[in-house]
Amino acid sequence: MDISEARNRIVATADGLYNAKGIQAVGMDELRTAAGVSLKKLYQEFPSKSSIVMAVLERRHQSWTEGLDATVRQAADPRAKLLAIFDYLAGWFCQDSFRGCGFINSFAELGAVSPEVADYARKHKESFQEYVAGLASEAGAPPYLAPQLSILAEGAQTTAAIAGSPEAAGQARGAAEVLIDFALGRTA
Amino acid sequence: MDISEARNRIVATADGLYNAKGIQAVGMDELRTAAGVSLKKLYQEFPSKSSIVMAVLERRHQSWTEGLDATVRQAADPRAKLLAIFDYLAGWFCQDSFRGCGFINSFAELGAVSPEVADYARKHKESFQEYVAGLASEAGAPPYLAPQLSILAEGAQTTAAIAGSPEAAGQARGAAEVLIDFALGRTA
DNA sequence: GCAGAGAGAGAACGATCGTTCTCTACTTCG
DNA sequence: CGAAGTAGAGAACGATCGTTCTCTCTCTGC
Repeated sequence: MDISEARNRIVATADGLYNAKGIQAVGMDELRTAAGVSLKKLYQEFPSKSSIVMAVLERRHQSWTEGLDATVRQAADPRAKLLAIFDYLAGWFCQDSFRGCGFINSFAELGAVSPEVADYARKHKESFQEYVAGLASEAGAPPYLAPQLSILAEGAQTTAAIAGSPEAAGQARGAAEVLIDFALGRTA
Repeated sequence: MDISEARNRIVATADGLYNAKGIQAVGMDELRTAAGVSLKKLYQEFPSKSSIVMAVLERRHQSWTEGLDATVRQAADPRAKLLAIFDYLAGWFCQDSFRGCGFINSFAELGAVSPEVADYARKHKESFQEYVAGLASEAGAPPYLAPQLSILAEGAQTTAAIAGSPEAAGQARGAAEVLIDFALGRTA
Protein backbone atom coordinates (compact mmCIF):
# COMPACT_ATOMS: atom_id res chain seq x y z
CA MET A 1 0.00 0.00 0.00
CA ASP A 2 1.35 3.36 -1.01
CA ILE A 3 1.97 5.76 1.81
CA SER A 4 0.27 8.73 0.20
CA GLU A 5 -2.66 6.51 -0.69
CA ALA A 6 -3.26 5.86 2.99
CA ARG A 7 -2.96 9.59 3.67
CA ASN A 8 -5.52 10.35 1.03
CA ARG A 9 -7.92 7.77 2.32
CA ILE A 10 -7.57 9.04 5.86
CA VAL A 11 -8.18 12.63 4.84
CA ALA A 12 -11.07 11.74 2.56
CA THR A 13 -12.69 9.64 5.28
CA ALA A 14 -12.14 12.34 7.87
CA ASP A 15 -13.64 14.91 5.53
CA GLY A 16 -16.81 12.88 5.19
CA LEU A 17 -17.13 12.08 8.87
CA TYR A 18 -16.32 15.60 10.08
CA ASN A 19 -18.83 17.00 7.62
CA ALA A 20 -21.55 14.59 8.64
CA LYS A 21 -21.15 14.66 12.42
CA GLY A 22 -18.94 17.60 13.29
CA ILE A 23 -15.24 17.49 14.04
CA GLN A 24 -15.43 17.08 17.78
CA ALA A 25 -18.01 14.33 17.52
CA VAL A 26 -15.69 12.05 15.54
CA GLY A 27 -13.02 10.27 17.56
CA MET A 28 -9.77 8.89 16.29
CA ASP A 29 -11.02 5.36 16.72
CA GLU A 30 -14.08 5.93 14.60
CA LEU A 31 -11.92 7.53 11.93
CA ARG A 32 -9.45 4.67 12.13
CA THR A 33 -12.19 2.11 11.63
CA ALA A 34 -13.90 3.98 8.81
CA ALA A 35 -10.64 4.59 6.96
CA GLY A 36 -9.54 0.99 7.45
CA VAL A 37 -6.10 1.77 8.81
CA SER A 38 -4.44 0.90 12.07
CA LEU A 39 -4.06 3.45 14.83
CA LYS A 40 -0.33 3.11 14.41
CA LYS A 41 -0.52 4.02 10.74
CA LEU A 42 -2.82 6.90 11.54
CA TYR A 43 -0.34 8.44 13.94
CA GLN A 44 2.47 7.59 11.57
CA GLU A 45 0.85 9.73 8.88
CA PHE A 46 -0.41 12.51 11.14
CA PRO A 47 1.09 13.58 14.45
CA SER A 48 -2.23 14.66 15.94
CA LYS A 49 -5.91 15.12 15.31
CA SER A 50 -5.48 18.82 14.70
CA SER A 51 -3.09 18.08 11.86
CA ILE A 52 -5.78 15.89 10.31
CA VAL A 53 -8.24 18.71 10.70
CA MET A 54 -5.89 21.06 8.88
CA ALA A 55 -5.37 18.50 6.12
CA VAL A 56 -9.14 18.17 5.77
CA LEU A 57 -9.47 21.93 5.48
CA GLU A 58 -6.83 21.99 2.75
CA ARG A 59 -8.66 19.25 0.93
CA ARG A 60 -11.94 21.10 1.22
CA HIS A 61 -10.37 24.28 -0.06
CA GLN A 62 -8.91 22.54 -3.08
CA SER A 63 -12.12 20.67 -3.82
CA TRP A 64 -14.23 23.81 -3.51
CA THR A 65 -11.89 25.92 -5.61
CA GLU A 66 -11.60 23.37 -8.39
CA GLY A 67 -15.32 22.58 -8.48
CA LEU A 68 -16.29 26.23 -8.54
CA ASP A 69 -13.79 27.11 -11.22
CA ALA A 70 -14.88 24.18 -13.38
CA THR A 71 -18.48 25.39 -13.29
CA VAL A 72 -17.54 29.01 -13.88
CA ARG A 73 -15.33 28.16 -16.84
CA GLN A 74 -18.28 26.64 -18.65
CA ALA A 75 -20.06 29.98 -18.70
CA ALA A 76 -19.71 32.06 -21.82
CA ASP A 77 -19.61 35.72 -20.89
CA PRO A 78 -18.44 37.50 -17.72
CA ARG A 79 -21.97 38.07 -16.47
CA ALA A 80 -22.77 34.38 -16.84
CA LYS A 81 -19.58 33.51 -15.00
CA LEU A 82 -20.68 35.56 -12.00
CA LEU A 83 -24.05 33.85 -12.02
CA ALA A 84 -22.42 30.44 -12.43
CA ILE A 85 -21.21 30.79 -8.83
CA PHE A 86 -24.79 30.29 -7.72
CA ASP A 87 -25.33 27.40 -10.10
CA TYR A 88 -22.40 25.71 -8.45
CA LEU A 89 -23.98 26.35 -5.06
CA ALA A 90 -27.28 24.91 -6.29
CA GLY A 91 -25.63 21.67 -7.32
CA TRP A 92 -23.78 21.47 -4.03
CA PHE A 93 -26.87 22.12 -1.90
CA CYS A 94 -28.71 19.27 -3.61
CA GLN A 95 -26.17 16.69 -2.51
CA ASP A 96 -27.34 14.50 0.34
CA SER A 97 -24.07 15.04 2.14
CA PHE A 98 -24.47 18.82 2.17
CA ARG A 99 -24.45 20.09 5.71
CA GLY A 100 -23.25 23.67 5.23
CA CYS A 101 -19.92 25.21 4.41
CA GLY A 102 -17.18 23.21 6.07
CA PHE A 103 -15.19 26.33 6.84
CA ILE A 104 -18.06 28.11 8.51
CA ASN A 105 -18.76 24.95 10.50
CA SER A 106 -15.17 24.37 11.55
CA PHE A 107 -14.83 28.03 12.42
CA ALA A 108 -17.92 27.84 14.59
CA GLU A 109 -16.72 24.68 16.25
CA LEU A 110 -13.02 25.38 16.75
CA GLY A 111 -12.36 28.96 15.67
CA ALA A 112 -12.43 30.29 19.21
CA VAL A 113 -10.10 27.58 20.47
CA SER A 114 -7.77 26.96 17.55
CA PRO A 115 -6.17 29.99 15.85
CA GLU A 116 -4.99 27.70 13.06
CA VAL A 117 -8.53 26.76 12.12
CA ALA A 118 -9.75 30.35 12.39
CA ASP A 119 -6.89 31.56 10.16
CA TYR A 120 -7.51 28.93 7.54
CA ALA A 121 -11.22 29.67 7.41
CA ARG A 122 -10.46 33.36 7.01
CA LYS A 123 -7.97 32.69 4.24
CA HIS A 124 -10.42 30.45 2.42
CA LYS A 125 -13.09 33.12 2.50
CA GLU A 126 -10.59 35.77 1.40
CA SER A 127 -9.55 33.59 -1.50
CA PHE A 128 -13.18 33.21 -2.55
CA GLN A 129 -13.74 36.95 -2.32
CA GLU A 130 -10.67 37.58 -4.46
CA TYR A 131 -11.91 35.05 -6.99
CA VAL A 132 -15.26 36.81 -7.19
CA ALA A 133 -13.48 40.15 -7.42
CA GLY A 134 -11.52 38.85 -10.40
CA LEU A 135 -14.68 37.75 -12.18
CA ALA A 136 -16.40 41.05 -11.37
CA SER A 137 -13.42 42.98 -12.65
CA GLU A 138 -13.49 41.05 -15.92
CA ALA A 139 -17.12 41.94 -16.24
CA GLY A 140 -16.24 45.60 -15.84
CA ALA A 141 -18.19 45.97 -12.61
CA PRO A 142 -17.32 48.51 -9.92
CA PRO A 143 -15.44 47.12 -6.93
CA TYR A 144 -18.44 47.14 -4.59
CA LEU A 145 -20.12 44.30 -6.50
CA ALA A 146 -17.76 41.50 -5.47
CA PRO A 147 -18.35 41.78 -1.69
CA GLN A 148 -22.08 41.94 -2.32
CA LEU A 149 -22.04 38.70 -4.29
CA SER A 150 -19.71 37.06 -1.79
CA ILE A 151 -22.05 37.90 1.06
CA LEU A 152 -24.95 36.56 -0.95
CA ALA A 153 -23.10 33.28 -1.51
CA GLU A 154 -22.25 32.98 2.19
CA GLY A 155 -25.83 33.61 3.17
CA ALA A 156 -27.11 31.05 0.71
CA GLN A 157 -24.82 28.42 2.23
CA THR A 158 -25.92 28.93 5.80
CA THR A 159 -29.55 29.36 4.86
CA ALA A 160 -29.58 26.17 2.82
CA ALA A 161 -27.77 24.29 5.57
CA ILE A 162 -30.05 25.30 8.41
CA ALA A 163 -33.30 25.24 6.46
CA GLY A 164 -32.30 21.92 4.95
CA SER A 165 -33.50 22.95 1.51
CA PRO A 166 -31.54 24.01 -1.57
CA GLU A 167 -33.89 26.80 -2.63
CA ALA A 168 -31.60 29.50 -1.20
CA ALA A 169 -29.29 29.04 -4.18
CA GLY A 170 -31.97 30.10 -6.64
CA GLN A 171 -33.08 32.98 -4.44
CA ALA A 172 -29.52 34.20 -4.13
CA ARG A 173 -29.05 33.84 -7.86
CA GLY A 174 -32.07 36.03 -8.48
CA ALA A 175 -30.67 38.67 -6.15
CA ALA A 176 -27.27 38.40 -7.85
CA GLU A 177 -28.85 39.12 -11.22
CA VAL A 178 -30.34 42.33 -9.91
CA LEU A 179 -27.09 43.40 -8.25
CA ILE A 180 -24.99 42.58 -11.32
CA ASP A 181 -27.27 44.39 -13.71
CA PHE A 182 -27.39 47.40 -11.46
CA ALA A 183 -23.62 47.46 -11.08
CA LEU A 184 -23.04 47.02 -14.81
CA GLY A 185 -25.82 49.41 -15.78
CA ARG A 186 -24.73 52.45 -13.86
CA THR A 187 -21.22 52.05 -12.52
CA ALA A 188 -21.41 54.96 -10.15
CA MET B 1 -31.42 34.52 46.55
CA ASP B 2 -34.38 34.20 44.27
CA ILE B 3 -34.55 30.97 42.32
CA SER B 4 -35.23 32.56 38.97
CA GLU B 5 -32.46 35.06 39.61
CA ALA B 6 -30.00 32.18 39.80
CA ARG B 7 -31.47 30.73 36.63
CA ASN B 8 -31.04 34.00 34.82
CA ARG B 9 -27.48 34.40 35.95
CA ILE B 10 -26.65 30.86 34.88
CA VAL B 11 -28.17 31.33 31.44
CA ALA B 12 -26.62 34.76 30.96
CA THR B 13 -23.19 33.46 31.98
CA ALA B 14 -23.55 30.40 29.77
CA ASP B 15 -24.58 32.61 26.87
CA GLY B 16 -21.41 34.66 27.20
CA LEU B 17 -19.11 31.69 27.64
CA TYR B 18 -20.67 29.60 24.88
CA ASN B 19 -20.47 32.54 22.54
CA ALA B 20 -16.86 33.28 23.37
CA LYS B 21 -15.44 29.75 23.40
CA GLY B 22 -17.98 27.47 21.80
CA ILE B 23 -20.46 25.26 23.60
CA GLN B 24 -18.39 22.10 23.78
CA ALA B 25 -15.34 23.98 25.01
CA VAL B 26 -17.09 25.18 28.17
CA GLY B 27 -17.46 22.62 30.92
CA MET B 28 -20.00 22.63 33.69
CA ASP B 29 -17.32 23.46 36.23
CA GLU B 30 -16.20 26.53 34.33
CA LEU B 31 -19.79 27.65 34.01
CA ARG B 32 -20.41 26.98 37.70
CA THR B 33 -17.41 29.10 38.70
CA ALA B 34 -18.21 31.94 36.33
CA ALA B 35 -21.86 32.07 37.37
CA GLY B 36 -20.97 31.88 41.06
CA VAL B 37 -23.32 29.04 41.90
CA SER B 38 -22.69 25.64 43.36
CA LEU B 39 -22.80 22.53 41.20
CA LYS B 40 -25.72 21.39 43.27
CA LYS B 41 -27.69 24.53 42.49
CA LEU B 42 -26.75 24.25 38.83
CA TYR B 43 -28.20 20.76 38.55
CA GLN B 44 -31.13 21.83 40.68
CA GLU B 45 -32.03 24.48 38.12
CA PHE B 46 -31.18 22.48 35.00
CA PRO B 47 -31.25 18.72 34.66
CA SER B 48 -28.44 18.59 32.11
CA LYS B 49 -26.08 20.62 30.01
CA SER B 50 -28.26 20.26 26.96
CA SER B 51 -31.14 21.90 28.81
CA ILE B 52 -28.85 24.85 29.55
CA VAL B 53 -27.96 24.99 25.88
CA MET B 54 -31.63 25.15 24.95
CA ALA B 55 -32.24 27.87 27.54
CA VAL B 56 -29.34 29.85 26.08
CA LEU B 57 -30.81 29.51 22.60
CA GLU B 58 -34.15 30.78 23.87
CA ARG B 59 -32.43 33.73 25.49
CA ARG B 60 -30.54 34.49 22.30
CA HIS B 61 -33.70 34.32 20.26
CA GLN B 62 -35.50 36.71 22.55
CA SER B 63 -32.57 39.10 22.74
CA TRP B 64 -32.12 39.10 18.97
CA THR B 65 -35.80 39.55 18.25
CA GLU B 66 -36.25 42.39 20.72
CA GLY B 67 -33.07 44.20 19.67
CA LEU B 68 -33.89 43.95 16.00
CA ASP B 69 -37.45 45.08 16.46
CA ALA B 70 -36.37 48.03 18.60
CA THR B 71 -34.05 49.24 15.84
CA VAL B 72 -36.59 48.63 13.10
CA ARG B 73 -39.32 50.49 14.95
CA GLN B 74 -37.24 53.65 14.97
CA ALA B 75 -37.29 53.79 11.19
CA ALA B 76 -39.90 55.99 9.60
CA ASP B 77 -41.10 54.40 6.39
CA PRO B 78 -41.27 50.74 5.30
CA ARG B 79 -38.19 51.03 3.09
CA ALA B 80 -36.18 52.42 5.99
CA LYS B 81 -37.44 49.61 8.20
CA LEU B 82 -36.05 47.02 5.80
CA LEU B 83 -32.71 48.82 5.73
CA ALA B 84 -32.72 49.15 9.52
CA ILE B 85 -32.12 45.39 9.68
CA PHE B 86 -28.63 46.02 8.43
CA ASP B 87 -28.10 48.93 10.79
CA TYR B 88 -28.89 46.57 13.62
CA LEU B 89 -26.35 44.11 12.22
CA ALA B 90 -23.75 46.89 11.98
CA GLY B 91 -24.13 47.73 15.65
CA TRP B 92 -23.94 44.07 16.59
CA PHE B 93 -20.83 43.38 14.53
CA CYS B 94 -18.99 46.22 16.23
CA GLN B 95 -19.35 44.69 19.67
CA ASP B 96 -16.19 43.08 20.98
CA SER B 97 -18.12 40.01 21.97
CA PHE B 98 -19.41 39.41 18.44
CA ARG B 99 -18.31 36.01 17.24
CA GLY B 100 -20.97 35.21 14.65
CA CYS B 101 -24.59 34.25 14.86
CA GLY B 102 -25.09 32.01 17.86
CA PHE B 103 -27.61 29.87 16.01
CA ILE B 104 -25.36 29.25 13.04
CA ASN B 105 -22.55 28.42 15.45
CA SER B 106 -24.60 26.09 17.61
CA PHE B 107 -26.02 24.44 14.52
CA ALA B 108 -22.52 23.88 13.19
CA GLU B 109 -21.33 22.52 16.51
CA LEU B 110 -24.27 20.38 17.58
CA GLY B 111 -26.80 20.33 14.76
CA ALA B 112 -25.66 16.98 13.45
CA VAL B 113 -25.72 15.41 16.89
CA SER B 114 -28.64 17.13 18.61
CA PRO B 115 -31.95 17.36 16.74
CA GLU B 116 -33.21 19.77 19.39
CA VAL B 117 -30.49 22.29 18.59
CA ALA B 118 -30.95 21.86 14.85
CA ASP B 119 -34.70 22.37 15.16
CA TYR B 120 -34.35 25.47 17.28
CA ALA B 121 -31.84 27.02 14.90
CA ARG B 122 -34.17 26.33 12.00
CA LYS B 123 -37.11 27.84 13.84
CA HIS B 124 -35.12 30.94 14.73
CA LYS B 125 -34.15 31.48 11.11
CA GLU B 126 -37.70 30.87 9.97
CA SER B 127 -38.95 33.41 12.45
CA PHE B 128 -36.46 35.95 11.12
CA GLN B 129 -37.50 35.25 7.55
CA GLU B 130 -41.14 35.72 8.48
CA TYR B 131 -40.30 38.97 10.20
CA VAL B 132 -38.54 40.23 7.09
CA ALA B 133 -41.44 39.02 4.98
CA GLY B 134 -43.81 41.07 7.13
CA LEU B 135 -41.72 44.22 6.64
CA ALA B 136 -41.42 43.57 2.92
CA SER B 137 -45.12 43.06 2.64
CA GLU B 138 -45.78 46.36 4.41
CA ALA B 139 -43.48 48.01 1.92
CA GLY B 140 -45.54 46.55 -0.89
CA ALA B 141 -42.69 44.46 -2.24
CA PRO B 142 -43.18 41.21 -4.16
CA PRO B 143 -42.66 38.04 -2.13
CA TYR B 144 -39.25 37.26 -3.60
CA LEU B 145 -37.63 40.21 -1.82
CA ALA B 146 -37.79 38.86 1.73
CA PRO B 147 -35.69 35.71 1.10
CA GLN B 148 -33.15 37.81 -0.76
CA LEU B 149 -32.73 40.19 2.18
CA SER B 150 -32.67 37.31 4.65
CA ILE B 151 -29.88 35.61 2.74
CA LEU B 152 -28.01 38.88 2.62
CA ALA B 153 -28.31 39.24 6.39
CA GLU B 154 -27.12 35.67 6.97
CA GLY B 155 -24.16 36.20 4.70
CA ALA B 156 -23.23 39.42 6.44
CA GLN B 157 -23.18 37.62 9.79
CA THR B 158 -20.86 34.82 8.74
CA THR B 159 -18.66 37.12 6.68
CA ALA B 160 -18.24 39.55 9.54
CA ALA B 161 -17.56 36.73 11.97
CA ILE B 162 -14.89 34.98 9.94
CA ALA B 163 -13.26 38.10 8.52
CA GLY B 164 -13.33 39.66 11.98
CA SER B 165 -14.43 43.00 10.59
CA PRO B 166 -17.86 44.68 10.65
CA GLU B 167 -17.72 46.08 7.12
CA ALA B 168 -19.96 43.31 5.77
CA ALA B 169 -22.95 45.06 7.34
CA GLY B 170 -22.47 48.16 5.21
CA GLN B 171 -21.80 46.12 2.10
CA ALA B 172 -24.95 44.09 2.66
CA ARG B 173 -26.91 47.26 3.29
CA GLY B 174 -25.77 48.64 -0.03
CA ALA B 175 -26.89 45.48 -1.77
CA ALA B 176 -30.19 45.60 0.09
CA GLU B 177 -30.87 49.10 -1.19
CA VAL B 178 -30.45 47.94 -4.76
CA LEU B 179 -32.65 44.88 -4.23
CA ILE B 180 -35.36 46.85 -2.45
CA ASP B 181 -35.48 49.59 -5.04
CA PHE B 182 -35.61 47.06 -7.82
CA ALA B 183 -38.39 45.11 -6.13
CA LEU B 184 -40.39 48.25 -5.37
CA GLY B 185 -39.71 49.77 -8.77
CA ARG B 186 -40.99 47.00 -10.95
CA THR B 187 -42.88 44.46 -8.96
CA ALA B 188 -42.89 41.84 -11.67
C1' DG C 1 -30.66 24.95 72.90
C1' DC C 2 -31.36 21.64 69.59
C1' DA C 3 -32.99 18.66 65.78
C1' DG C 4 -33.48 18.65 61.02
C1' DA C 5 -33.61 20.42 56.55
C1' DG C 6 -31.03 22.62 53.11
C1' DA C 7 -27.00 24.68 50.77
C1' DG C 8 -22.11 24.92 49.42
C1' DA C 9 -17.67 22.89 48.37
C1' DG C 10 -15.54 19.60 46.26
C1' DA C 11 -14.40 14.59 45.93
C1' DA C 12 -15.72 10.77 43.24
C1' DC C 13 -17.52 8.03 39.33
C1' DG C 14 -18.15 6.35 34.81
C1' DA C 15 -17.55 7.42 30.16
C1' DT C 16 -14.96 9.13 26.41
C1' DC C 17 -11.15 11.08 24.01
C1' DG C 18 -6.43 11.72 22.17
C1' DT C 19 -2.30 9.43 22.38
C1' DT C 20 1.09 5.82 23.38
C1' DC C 21 2.61 1.14 24.37
C1' DT C 22 2.71 -3.84 24.00
C1' DC C 23 2.30 -8.04 21.94
C1' DT C 24 1.80 -10.90 18.09
C1' DA C 25 2.39 -12.28 13.38
C1' DC C 26 3.96 -11.72 8.88
C1' DT C 27 7.26 -10.54 5.47
C1' DT C 28 11.69 -10.25 3.63
C1' DC C 29 16.51 -10.85 2.99
C1' DG C 30 20.71 -13.58 3.76
C1' DC D 1 15.51 -22.13 7.20
C1' DG D 2 16.13 -18.46 10.37
C1' DA D 3 16.45 -13.76 12.09
C1' DA D 4 15.03 -9.14 12.10
C1' DG D 5 12.35 -5.40 11.01
C1' DT D 6 7.54 -3.89 10.34
C1' DA D 7 2.65 -3.56 10.58
C1' DG D 8 -1.76 -4.53 12.78
C1' DA D 9 -4.88 -5.11 16.68
C1' DG D 10 -6.06 -3.53 20.68
C1' DA D 11 -4.93 -2.74 25.64
C1' DA D 12 -3.52 0.98 28.49
C1' DC D 13 -2.86 5.71 30.15
C1' DG D 14 -3.76 10.29 31.48
C1' DA D 15 -6.85 13.96 30.96
C1' DT D 16 -11.33 15.83 30.77
C1' DC D 17 -16.24 15.96 30.87
C1' DG D 18 -21.03 15.45 32.56
C1' DT D 19 -23.14 13.97 36.53
C1' DT D 20 -23.77 12.35 41.29
C1' DC D 21 -22.47 11.73 46.11
C1' DT D 22 -20.60 12.94 50.53
C1' DC D 23 -19.45 15.75 54.10
C1' DT D 24 -19.76 19.82 56.60
C1' DC D 25 -21.81 24.00 57.93
C1' DT D 26 -25.61 27.10 58.62
C1' DC D 27 -30.08 28.55 59.45
C1' DT D 28 -34.72 27.91 61.04
C1' DG D 29 -38.77 26.37 64.11
C1' DC D 30 -40.09 24.61 68.45
